[in-house]
Amino acid sequence: MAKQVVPESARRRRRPTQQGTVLSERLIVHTALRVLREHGSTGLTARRLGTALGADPSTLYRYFAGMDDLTRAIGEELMGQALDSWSATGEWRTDLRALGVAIHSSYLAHPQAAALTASRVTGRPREIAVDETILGILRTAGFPDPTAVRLYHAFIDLSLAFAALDAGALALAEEARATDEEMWTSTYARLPADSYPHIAATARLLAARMPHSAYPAVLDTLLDSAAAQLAAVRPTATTRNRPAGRKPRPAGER
Amino acid sequence: MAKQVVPESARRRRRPTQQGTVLSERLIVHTALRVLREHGSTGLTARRLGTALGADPSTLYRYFAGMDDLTRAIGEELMGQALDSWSATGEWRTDLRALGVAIHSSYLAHPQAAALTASRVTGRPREIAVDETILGILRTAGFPDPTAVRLYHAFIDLSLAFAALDAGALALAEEARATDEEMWTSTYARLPADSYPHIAATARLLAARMPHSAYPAVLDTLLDSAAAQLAAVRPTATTRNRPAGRKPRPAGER
DNA sequence: ATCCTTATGCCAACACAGTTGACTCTACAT
DNA sequence: ATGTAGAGTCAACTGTGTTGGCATAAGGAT
Repeated sequence: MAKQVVPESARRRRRPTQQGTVLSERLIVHTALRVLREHGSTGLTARRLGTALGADPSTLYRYFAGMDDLTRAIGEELMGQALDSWSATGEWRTDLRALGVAIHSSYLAHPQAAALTASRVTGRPREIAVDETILGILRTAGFPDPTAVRLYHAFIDLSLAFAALDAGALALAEEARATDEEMWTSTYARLPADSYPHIAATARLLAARMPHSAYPAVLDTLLDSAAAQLAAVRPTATTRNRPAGRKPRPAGER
Repeated sequence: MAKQVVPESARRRRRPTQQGTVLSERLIVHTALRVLREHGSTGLTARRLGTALGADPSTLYRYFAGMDDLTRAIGEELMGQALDSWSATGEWRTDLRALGVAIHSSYLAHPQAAALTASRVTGRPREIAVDETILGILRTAGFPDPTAVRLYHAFIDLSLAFAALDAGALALAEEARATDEEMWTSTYARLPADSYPHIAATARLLAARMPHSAYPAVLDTLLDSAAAQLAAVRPTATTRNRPAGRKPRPAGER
């Protein structure tokens, strides 16, 4: 492999494509997101992306080491969008919840990309920035380091895991509408009531609840538990001591 | 597509392969698990599986509609192994926890297969059996139907999501030992302390905690919350009352 | 303004993927 | 004992990621 990928910052010459497009990491990633949305989570191919960009497929290898590398960059982009849509208020529980919801929403906004990307730890800058932010919130709130690390771990894994799961389900539903969505809605209804009495008894409730995400509810129980732990450590302060004067929107998402 | 996949039950003739193997759905799925373990989560190909079975790749299409169908069957196998390794005691919390851990363990026992499979809802028998079991435990324990359904939803999604996430991380670590595991351990340590003070301050704790799964801890907080809700409905029975401070909060979602 | 270097985009080709249609042959019902 | 059709095989198709070699124009140096 004689070829080297030139890092974006060191890129000097921008030579337009035969079809006129001027490439960049940014443009490629954004186009990839579009292709994913249009062609599904398995529809991102080097050739298709090349066509969408108006460039030869092999040109991509000047920007990314391979499709896998590009995939990681897409994940990083999703994480970046989550971070951008979030802003701190100083109240730990509010901030943590908003950040979690921002991550979840950012993934669900690009289900196909998320399904492809999620559960890949990239170690790229924006992802690390999220980690630093979470730890900062927890430690500033007064959690002792071991507790903070435990909560950080639970929080980030919970959020990523649900983002992946829900995005996967959403992507599947959007792609194979004929096959899978029908399966989803009809699966429970079609089951023989005598073999599956409990499912039969709750079929209506199931059909109503399953299309929604369980993430917010589970996140809240985690935050409840965290608040209880914090109260045990600092019985006096915790959630009560906010200035109460200023209340910037808790992270507009979507 | 003129070809039809004959369901396993209706299969009459078992003609040995040129190399002597007698095929079956079971054998194919088990061999696929072995191939996955040996060649990684992207290493399961029709040709490779054919070779491993001593059969022509196209023979697989007599048993499965395509590689995607085979993938679903593999997921179903994992779910079946989880269910087989579990047994009920009658105590709802014990049973639920054990079932969750069984699912999680079953996936982690085949990380590559899990990474490929997870977050695919199959709608196959064993998966539905798990759903029925969970709902049965909750309803028998005395949870009102709406609460039972809410908890079922949170429980199964939480378990599947973490199974997928943890299996993905494990598979990645086992496959690309040179690339990613090093990245994992060294990522946090290498960061400049002035840009990422919180990560730097907790680097040791992070390195100790991150290789483990957060699933058990999160599952327990969910079960805590469930127990509290049950106590509110049936104050007399089951678990002891919660430590008086918190009300379970009905967990509004979205 | 002109030249040189070389980064960057393009082309052709590789091995390998999933999948299918036509075929052979043998296991079984009769 | 025989006929049938279902299981396994073969060859071929399209499409995939990826690479080595090549042409060319962008941009710094003069």
